[in-house]
Amino acid sequence: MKEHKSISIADQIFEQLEHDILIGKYQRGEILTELKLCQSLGVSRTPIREALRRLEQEHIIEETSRGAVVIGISREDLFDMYEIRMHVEGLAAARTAEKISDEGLAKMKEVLDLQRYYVDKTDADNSDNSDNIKNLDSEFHRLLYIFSGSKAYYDTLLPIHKKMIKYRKAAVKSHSRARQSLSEHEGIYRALEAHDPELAKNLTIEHASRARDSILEKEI
Amino acid sequence: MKEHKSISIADQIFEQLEHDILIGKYQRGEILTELKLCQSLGVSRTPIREALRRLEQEHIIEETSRGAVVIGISREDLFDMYEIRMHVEGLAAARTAEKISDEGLAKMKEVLDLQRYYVDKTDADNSDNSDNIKNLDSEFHRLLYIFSGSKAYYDTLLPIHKKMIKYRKAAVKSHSRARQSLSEHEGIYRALEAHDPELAKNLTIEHASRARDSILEKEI
DNA sequence: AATGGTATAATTGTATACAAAAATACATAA
DNA sequence: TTATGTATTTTTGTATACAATTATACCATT
Repeated sequence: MKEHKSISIADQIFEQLEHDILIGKYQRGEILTELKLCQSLGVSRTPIREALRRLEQEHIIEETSRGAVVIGISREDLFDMYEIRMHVEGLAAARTAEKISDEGLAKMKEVLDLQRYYVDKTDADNSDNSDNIKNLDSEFHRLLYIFSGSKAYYDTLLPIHKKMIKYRKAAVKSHSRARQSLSEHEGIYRALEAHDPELAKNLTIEHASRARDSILEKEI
Repeated sequence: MKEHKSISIADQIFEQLEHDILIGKYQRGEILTELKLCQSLGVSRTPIREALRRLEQEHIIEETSRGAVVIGISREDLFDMYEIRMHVEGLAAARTAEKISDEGLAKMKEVLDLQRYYVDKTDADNSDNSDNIKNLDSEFHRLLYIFSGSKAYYDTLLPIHKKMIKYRKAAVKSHSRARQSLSEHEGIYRALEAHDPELAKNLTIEHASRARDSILEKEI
């Protein structure tokens, strides 16, 4: 049975605003005032403010005397984040290959199987499963970071990965990239399963590099 | 004349709590309740809560039903953070060497001159300037990140550097390390001044590596 | 002694009231 | 027309009241 910790309004608002900013629903320069958010979201200022403080801490908004200005993630940010990922994620994957437990492997496999399911489904009936695929992609990477057993790697890589969502979403719309991304994930998984740090590292770096190329050639 | 944006109570509380947690005044596992913080700091819950939400976002506290549990930074975290820094900070330094302006160089020089002043002072009269030296060290690195012109590098490196404060403080207590650290900074500065990315990168990596060794051999 | 239940206390979550600061609009004078 | 001063509005900052949840203490029962 799964523990069900009730999620506070403040947390929900945070998640929603973070998501909406990172996918570009609120555009760079747009001003969010507490009052407007209260009205549009139907809650009091307290949870709104707490969410805004967290978003500010993540540097995706910035407080001014006229309200919170949306910063968001630029193409240049994206480029730099990939550069960082290409150097750090490989190290994390190597750690994970050393440390991951059978339970951890099982969880990752489950995610991969689902991802495989949706990719094959798109191949078969040409349906759009890109949102599911993107979420499973996120989950795969989150687990990769978690099972490194290192808070520092997790805290460094997860925010970067999260901030790329808009661009990853666009990349996965191209089904050929979605298919290739999955097969790269499967390769990384096999390296983790074999507890081969060097291989996991190299495949992960390659994966990041290809993801970058596929995203940067898009216009977005 | 310096612009003086009045700092809110919430911000002050955040800075203070963050500092106190990171230097270990509040120890791992300790529970901070809003009411106690209100009483000891003499303010209402609102600014306390906003500070706590930000600390939670940084993963240095964790909310539970009994209050906010202090997480802090362990020796293992420190090790991993150095590993990450050694791979990322060099890239940032190379960027900075490419991009830094004369004004930027002047600011960094000013910090270095002050650091030199305090180090020489300690040499001369054996006074304890370690706190000043540590702060100037922080400022040097902050400027290095800023002048990379990259939000991604700044957002990745600054939190890591900040979280090391307790350990860096201890390292700088050893005056021989303080002196060496300064001379390494001066070397990096010259590479920036010469706009030599490769050299800046290599010296920065070396600097991080030596800082790590000097910290890891301490007991703390 | 261990278990379970109930009342109490402690703690956070949310809404709201009020204060302060800043931005805006507007009228007036040069 | 431009500048300036003032009133108004907008917006955030802080404190507090109240609700809901969770933890604790204590007693009763076995």
